[in-house]
Amino acid sequence: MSDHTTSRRDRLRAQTSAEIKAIAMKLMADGGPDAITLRAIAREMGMTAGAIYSYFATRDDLITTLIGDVYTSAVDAAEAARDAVPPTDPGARILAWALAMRGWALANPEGFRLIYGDPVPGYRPPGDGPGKHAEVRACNGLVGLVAAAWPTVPARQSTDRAYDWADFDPDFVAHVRADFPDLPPAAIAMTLRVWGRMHGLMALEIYGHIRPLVHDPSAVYRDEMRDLIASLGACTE
Amino acid sequence: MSDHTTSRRDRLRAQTSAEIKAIAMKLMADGGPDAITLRAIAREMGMTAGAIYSYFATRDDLITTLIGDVYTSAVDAAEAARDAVPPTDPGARILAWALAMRGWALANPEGFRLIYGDPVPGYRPPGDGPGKHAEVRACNGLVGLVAAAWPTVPARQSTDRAYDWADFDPDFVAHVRADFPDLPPAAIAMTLRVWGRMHGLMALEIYGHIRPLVHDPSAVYRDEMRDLIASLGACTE
DNA sequence: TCCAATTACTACACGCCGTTTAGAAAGGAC
DNA sequence: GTCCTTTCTAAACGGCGTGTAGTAATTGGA
Repeated sequence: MSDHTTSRRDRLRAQTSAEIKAIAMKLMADGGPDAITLRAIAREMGMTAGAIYSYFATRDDLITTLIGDVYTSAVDAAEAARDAVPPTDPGARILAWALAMRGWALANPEGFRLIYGDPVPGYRPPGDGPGKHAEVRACNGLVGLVAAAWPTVPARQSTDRAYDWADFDPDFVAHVRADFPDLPPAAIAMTLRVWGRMHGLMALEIYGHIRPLVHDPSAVYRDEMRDLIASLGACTE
Repeated sequence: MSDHTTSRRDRLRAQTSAEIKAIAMKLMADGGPDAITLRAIAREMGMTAGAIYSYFATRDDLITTLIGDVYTSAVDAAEAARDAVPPTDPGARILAWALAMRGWALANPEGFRLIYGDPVPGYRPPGDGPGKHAEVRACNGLVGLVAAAWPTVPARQSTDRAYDWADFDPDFVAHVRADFPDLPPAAIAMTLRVWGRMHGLMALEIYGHIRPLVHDPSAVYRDEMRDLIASLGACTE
């Protein structure tokens, strides 16, 4: 009956841990990231708050794990949308990624806040961890999108900074150059700009700054993304 | 000695109110928005927490007031930078606004979080209030920047949505049409896009997503803004 | 000038929170 | 069967926003 590699205790432990995270997600969906309290989770599970410390050393550890899960689900959605479009149309792949991200954010606004905002009172993200891993995946995805469009990107402005590999994080650079050996440093800067451009309207919308002004933010976002794609020379007809 | 219009009590009240806000700002600068607690403010003032309820009905009221002050100071900085550039160079005025905003955000990251993030646990911004007023000022400033550049903006893509005045908030539209009677609705959509574009990299940077990747985010931001200006046809040499 | 009303404040209580500690109970290893 | 580890409870600590009762001071009007 029992598995050779995982003891009964390990299975119970994994199950309880998953239940803690699931309840935390539900609390967040209902009342925002602030509603994630150890006491509320324990209440929902019929336990005491102290019991959770058997699974997560501190509340911030739990939040960090949640950020990793949530970020991963967002990047999964973006990658799936991108991969549903043939690589022969880089512009359409960029658009698919962007719209998937926005769709995910609108469907999971509290998750978006968890990733890109102040997650929870007093929380400060650790240098590494599962959230970092998902962020690297997101960055790599964007680099791939930019790399696919790079041959058509117009020569940069004379006023642009002349980027060098040393301008970027060594680990990040190593990843990128392994996947795209011919990509110049300027493409990395462009990737960051693309990221910012996708993020800006999304963040303003999720935090309620845009919706009071325009009835259909999705149209504005779509136009912005089309302009972005056009500026990369990867026109989609 | 005493003023005819303000009683001694009123003056003391205004002074205490200002002190509460000043201490709240200091606490925020030191420990982030989460450090703004009524008890900490009262401690700093040698009072009890309950006393603050004579000045602000609730903690969220205080936060709302702070958001108004902070947002106003940010917009003041942006407008001053813009006005230091002659109106004959719309592109340079846009760049000045954008760089002033980013400079302010870097100098007051907690203030930026207060305005554009989850300010404080459980806080939800009210529909109107002083924060709204500053946001309207910021929007109007951006509309003015876009309006000045509008004659040079290339015709929109055929894929763009055809915007109508009914797509936007009536009050917002009334303001805009009073100031810029000849501006078409598409310019409002463009203004929102400009806002998003200025906001994106800034938000990613303030929340720590960019800095681990690139050593000089300001160069990336500057390039992005230059590209934005170029896309508006308001090239700055 | 004195009185009544308003205001500013303290003291205390309530229920929430994260976290720690001590101890009980149960599971697995030998 | 014994020992050790893990999981949980119960209780406590300090901190939080908020409400209430009561006190002292200030104010404006008779």
